[in-house]
Amino acid sequence: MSLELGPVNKSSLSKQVADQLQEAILEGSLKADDRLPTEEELAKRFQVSRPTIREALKRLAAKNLIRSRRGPTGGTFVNHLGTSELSDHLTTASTLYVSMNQISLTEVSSTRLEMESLCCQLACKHRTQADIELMQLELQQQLDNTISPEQFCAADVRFHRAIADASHNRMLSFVMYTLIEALQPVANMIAYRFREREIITGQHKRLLGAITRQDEQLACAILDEQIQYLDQLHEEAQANHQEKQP
Amino acid sequence: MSLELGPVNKSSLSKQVADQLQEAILEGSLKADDRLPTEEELAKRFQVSRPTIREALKRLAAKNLIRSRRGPTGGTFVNHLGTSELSDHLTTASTLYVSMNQISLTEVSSTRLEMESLCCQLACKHRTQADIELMQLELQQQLDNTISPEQFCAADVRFHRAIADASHNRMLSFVMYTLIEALQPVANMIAYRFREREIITGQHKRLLGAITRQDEQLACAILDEQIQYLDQLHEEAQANHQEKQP
DNA sequence: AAAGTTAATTTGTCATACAAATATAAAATA
DNA sequence: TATTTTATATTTGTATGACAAATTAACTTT
Repeated sequence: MSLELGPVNKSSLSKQVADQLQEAILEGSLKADDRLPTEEELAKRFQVSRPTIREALKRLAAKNLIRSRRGPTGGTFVNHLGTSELSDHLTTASTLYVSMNQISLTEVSSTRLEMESLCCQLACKHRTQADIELMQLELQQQLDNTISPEQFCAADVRFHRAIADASHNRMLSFVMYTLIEALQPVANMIAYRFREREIITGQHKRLLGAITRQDEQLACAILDEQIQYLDQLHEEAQANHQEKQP
Repeated sequence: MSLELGPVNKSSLSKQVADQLQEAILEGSLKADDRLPTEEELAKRFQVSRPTIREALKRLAAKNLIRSRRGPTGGTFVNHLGTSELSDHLTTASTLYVSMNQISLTEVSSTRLEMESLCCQLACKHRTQADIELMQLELQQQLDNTISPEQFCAADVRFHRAIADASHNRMLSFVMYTLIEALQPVANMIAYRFREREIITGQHKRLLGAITRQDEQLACAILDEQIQYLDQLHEEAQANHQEKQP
């Protein structure tokens, strides 16, 4: 008698279940907002125990692919992933990467300059009235001197995201979101000082003006100015830091 | 008597545990290859049950932050994240994003053209002998007509990754890895046809030559040519597909 | 008819037990 | 003695069963 023996499943059951479910989502048989069977049902179908199912679901939850709610109308649902929904996921990765690999500021900064310039160019071409209004909204918040450093920082992130989105190239937006997150530590530094805030918001003001008037060259020039300014600030901060710890 | 009551923890226990552990990794108190306490120990420390700890660990495992092994010297260890490890993690995100949002090829393709051009320019400036040898190695594999489509595809990915790495800008490499993965479906298409293989490898040959001779303009031109060619192939394929499903 | 109450459903958590893998130490054998 | 085998302890992986918490739907009472 010959048994039909497939290749031995070396990975854990919970991983296999997670992979199958993810495949179903990716392939399209599970669409956004679809409700998965209950955990008990899944356990029966996959022929594993409920804790195993739960571990699998937690894997997907960590990737923001699903959400769960308790109760009769509750259950587990497939998330629709937009750019911002994915950013949580990206934040971890990019922040970790930058911090663990000790990437020099030069590397991050030059990459950002090139890519954000590209965004600006496209934004000048394709920006809509809605894009401009969103950027104005974020700028307005940055002009308010009473907000906390954290709030300033968040508004700064949203402003740069808005520029990326104004390019109307979702792939570019996606990649830019990663970069913006990676630069958060630098952005944090500025938010605490009043004078730096003024300079940055001033640059943002001019940048928004240039994009509104569709002046690509000016927009890129202002961006270049801002990034050079940030580099300079960062170098000074590092110099100070080294003085204190010789 | 005044109790020190923090804000009510609304999120689930497993999520809280996962967040705390992730924070420890990100902040640096848990370094790469460090061994975490055993699950039982963690359960005692966090005052939760072992299944809850396990769900938390699975969340981190899904993010590739940790790995586990059984046995006496086993346990759970912190992963060291390099470019490729993290890009695995991002691949899921970008692939899903592309497929779920039905991003047009134009968007992906134009982003890639701009970014890989940037890579090429930097690669021309900074490429070392080792970079060139690595690219040659991958090219050699592509020239072998006996390899399977999957192998061809993988070699193609590695070739483009090598270009990104030759820029010697790790941030740029990191972002490019994501993009290259997102374009895998298109690359797959080509690998199955012999004639297309020849054209692509021909382009790669010339591209490598240009980078070796540090001819930035030529390198960018060849890249542009390749991406236009891929766009064209993709459009044809889509046209065929629509004929069959009117 | 409106409000409160109860019941049912589903995820979240816990406790416990056993299986599987794996390294170490002990024991048997050549 | 050297080597192989066997036992053993440790740690993750999986299973079972139970109860808690949240939330909706149906029901009852005023």
